[in-house]
Parts: sequence; structure tokens; C-alpha cells
Amino acid sequence: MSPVYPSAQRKIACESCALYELCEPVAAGDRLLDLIEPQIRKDITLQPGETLVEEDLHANFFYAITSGSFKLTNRTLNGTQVTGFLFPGDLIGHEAQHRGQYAATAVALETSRVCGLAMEDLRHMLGNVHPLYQRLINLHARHAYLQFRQTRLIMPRTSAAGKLCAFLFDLHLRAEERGFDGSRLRLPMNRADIANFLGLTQETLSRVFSRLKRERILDVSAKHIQILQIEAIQKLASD
Amino acid sequence: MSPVYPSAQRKIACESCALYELCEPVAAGDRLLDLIEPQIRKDITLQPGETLVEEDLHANFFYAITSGSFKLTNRTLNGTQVTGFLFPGDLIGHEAQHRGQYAATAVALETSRVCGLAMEDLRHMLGNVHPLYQRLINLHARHAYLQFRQTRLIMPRTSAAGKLCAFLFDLHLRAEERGFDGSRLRLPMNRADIANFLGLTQETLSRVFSRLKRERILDVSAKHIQILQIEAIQKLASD
DNA sequence: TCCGTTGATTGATATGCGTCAAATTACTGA
DNA sequence: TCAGTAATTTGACGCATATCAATCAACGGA
Repeated sequence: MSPVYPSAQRKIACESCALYELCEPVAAGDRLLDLIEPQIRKDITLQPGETLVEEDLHANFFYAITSGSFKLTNRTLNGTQVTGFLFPGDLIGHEAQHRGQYAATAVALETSRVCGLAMEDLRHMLGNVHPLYQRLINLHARHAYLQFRQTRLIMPRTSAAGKLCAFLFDLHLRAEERGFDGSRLRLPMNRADIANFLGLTQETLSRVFSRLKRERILDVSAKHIQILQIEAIQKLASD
Repeated sequence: MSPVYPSAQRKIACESCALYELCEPVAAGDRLLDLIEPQIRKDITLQPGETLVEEDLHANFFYAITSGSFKLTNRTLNGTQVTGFLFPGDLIGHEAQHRGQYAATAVALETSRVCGLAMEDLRHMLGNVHPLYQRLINLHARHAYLQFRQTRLIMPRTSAAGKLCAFLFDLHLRAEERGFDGSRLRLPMNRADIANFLGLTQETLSRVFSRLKRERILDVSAKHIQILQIEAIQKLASD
């Protein structure tokens, strides 16, 4: 067997592509192919370092990688965070269907090729078929976006305070999105669960809580947290 | 404003629920409500510590949380890893539409209520409408599953070797899934990107590479990695 | 071929986190 | 209210990783 993705030039077979289900419907006789195939922009080529989509920009297309590779990055307060690596068969930007903005920047690591599909075209095709589709897709895209945020921006922090603050900031955002006061959090889980989630020990977690309390950034009383300085939290969350 | 999720008893409004788009279609006059609403199992109640769905078990239902909270966990070689926390409005188990098995175990952190929808019912409703739907949902569910695996099982490792091995093991799996030899990896990204991704410094990353090479677990030559002992990698990946 | 530049590895030291242990605080039920 | 237990915090110490710095290898252009 050959090594993985032996060269950027070698394309994967369409059968291995995440878009295959749309590009080449298997069920014989169904007319999806006629519907989708003409809309696909094939063989868009990117040079190493070139940006395909940019975080927070308006999302018009989503893509499937056919050869090469990409890194995903997100901006933080103190620099850039690499949030993933994508290979042939993976999708880029499809989660943007939820907010209409890309969740991350995608940069080609080598000469790479992608197929593109316009969100608008997809919406049209789906809209013509049944309104339920868009709802379901939105539901999935929303979940994917939240999952992405919850994980990729919390975990890679190097310091314990960074992890905890990123975690608290995520809870803050999620509370605000639900229309609650994001500065007053109730933590229904115990310290052991938080520590396990963050890849820390209970003791270290507890020490960080104590430190943030001592520095008047948080008010901690068991499962109830009051955020006193949200900017400080957000700043520490990038460490 | 009140604190977040002030008590487990307090339900969120249906408007805040991720399932709202299915439960209560906004567009007046469309008949989705008639289709979906009778299928929803409402107000299923769970006690603290009760398990709603279990990792790898056959997935019949997916759920939306209406009150309370859950933790997601996954089994690893040396114990249980907490992989997320979910609150009212979040979905549980919908990503299982891809493999037919739940990606994680969901345990109630407090007395909680959920609404459930049978995958089968959803498939039927959608199947009657258009075959394109299942394709799109599969595409999203597949991506969500891969994203979940790539992130939640790599990042919370405490040791540097654990992070790197979890990363390599993920690349290994992704290569095998594409029909390549997963023991020979080409890393198109540079060390700085990997280090940033894993929340390590370049130097530490390099030392771990050297150590694994010295211990004959890897063969490292710049961007080409040969995995000599995959079991050792998998074992270290749980540290 | 050689040099200049970038990327990767190795080294020395300080700091932060994990570990083991104890003390304190919160919770539960009688 | 109180006791008994679990959960959380605090303390002391060793080790792993970050930091700062130097060396080495890889690559591209003249």
C-alpha cells in the first residue's frame, strides 16, 4: 500500500469524497445527478499558503477537498490557533450554512484542489424540493458550529488558567445566546468532571479557581460562579 | 437577569430549542408541524446520574434537552473521558444518523427533561419527501462525527506524548478509512502547526518525536512518519 | 557548489502542573 | 440540628514542560 496522500498531485477517487453522495448518487435512475452535478465547480486549484475561506467572512461556497491538504485556523486575542487539519474527502465551510459566516480560516498546506458548491444553489435546489430540508441542515450546521467552538478553542490552551477561562467563556457565550445573564453561571457538574474535560487534575483546577477568586476576576461559591471581569477571562482564555 | 439555567426544574421556551425548527415551523401555513409534532416524545424525565444514550449502542432516537444538563463521556483505554457538556436547547445523539451508533454516552447531571424523536420516524417522513435529504444529513453527520473524534479524543490528554500519539492515531484512522496504509504517514504541515494545534511548544513536540524514535515506536524523517508499533501509539494516546 | 535562510533538533534552566496527603467545607439523611 | 460522608480546597514536593539559546539539517537561489 502507498503512504497516505503520497503527493499533492494525486487526486482521490470521487468515491472517497464526502461530496460523493451529492455528486454521484448511487441509486440508479434517480435524477439527483442531473440536479447537482452541473452546479459543482470542479478542480479549483490552490497554491501552498493560499487561503480558501476566511473566518467570519460571508460564506458563499462550501468545498470538498479532492487533493492536497489544509489547515484550519482561528484568531485569538494573542495570536492564531490551529484548529484542525483536513485531507482529501473532507469538507470545508459547510458548517457556515448556519450563520452564513465561515467558522474558521482554511489555508492550503500544499498545492491542493477542491470542488465547490454554492450555498445559494444548494438552497435553491433544496427549497424547490421541500422546506423541511433547510431546517434539518440548519440544525446540523448549528450543532457542528457549537461543537467546534466548544472544543477547538478550549482545549489547545497551554496553561491551566487558559483552559478554565476558555471553558468559562464558552459557557458565558452559551448562556448569553439563550438570553440569560452570562456573567452568572451555575455549574451543574462537579470539579472532577470539569478537570477531566479540560485535561487537568482536580487540585490544579481548584487552585486556578482560587487564584481567579483572589484576583477578583471571579466570585466562586461551589457551583455558582459570578464573572466579575469578563475581559480578563477572555484575555486569559487565549493563553 | 436570572442566572443561567437557574434550576433544573425550569424549562426553556420551545423557541430556544434546537428542535424548534422542526417542532414549530415558523412559516405560517406550511404543514410540517402536522407531520413532525405527533412524532415527538415530550417530557421524558431523567434523574441525576441516569444515562440517556450510550456510546456505540444502536441509535434509535435523538433528543433535545428542554431542562437540566448532561455530560458526554467516551471510554478510553485508561478510563473515562468527559467530552462535553450540554444544556437546554442542545441536541443529543443526532450525529448517530451517520453510523447508526451513538458517538458518546450522555449522563444527566441533574434532574433533566428531553424531547425525543425516532430516527426511523424522521427517515420515513423524509424518505417520502425526497432521497436527497438522507444524503445531505449523512454528509453532515459524518463530518460531525469525524470532527468530534478528531478533537475530543486528542486534546484533553495531559502528557505531551499522549497528545502527539492521539494526533497520530487519528491520522492513522483517517488514512485507513481512505484505503491507504495507515502506518506510513506524510505530514504536510510543519512542526509549528502541529505544536500549535496540540497546545505544545515546538521544542517539546520535537523532543517527543525524538523519544518515540529512540524507543522504536516511530520512524521519523522530517515530514514522513512510519508507525512501527501502533499498539504502543494507541496506548500512549490515552495518557 | 556554496551560501543564506528556514525549519527542526538538542541543551540548560526555571516554572507550572501532577502527585500524595491533609484539612476544610458542603451535602445528606436521620 | 447534628452527625457522617462526600466534595473541594490547601499544602509540600518531584517531575514534565515552557523558555531561552545554540546547534544542526534541509532547501533554494546565485
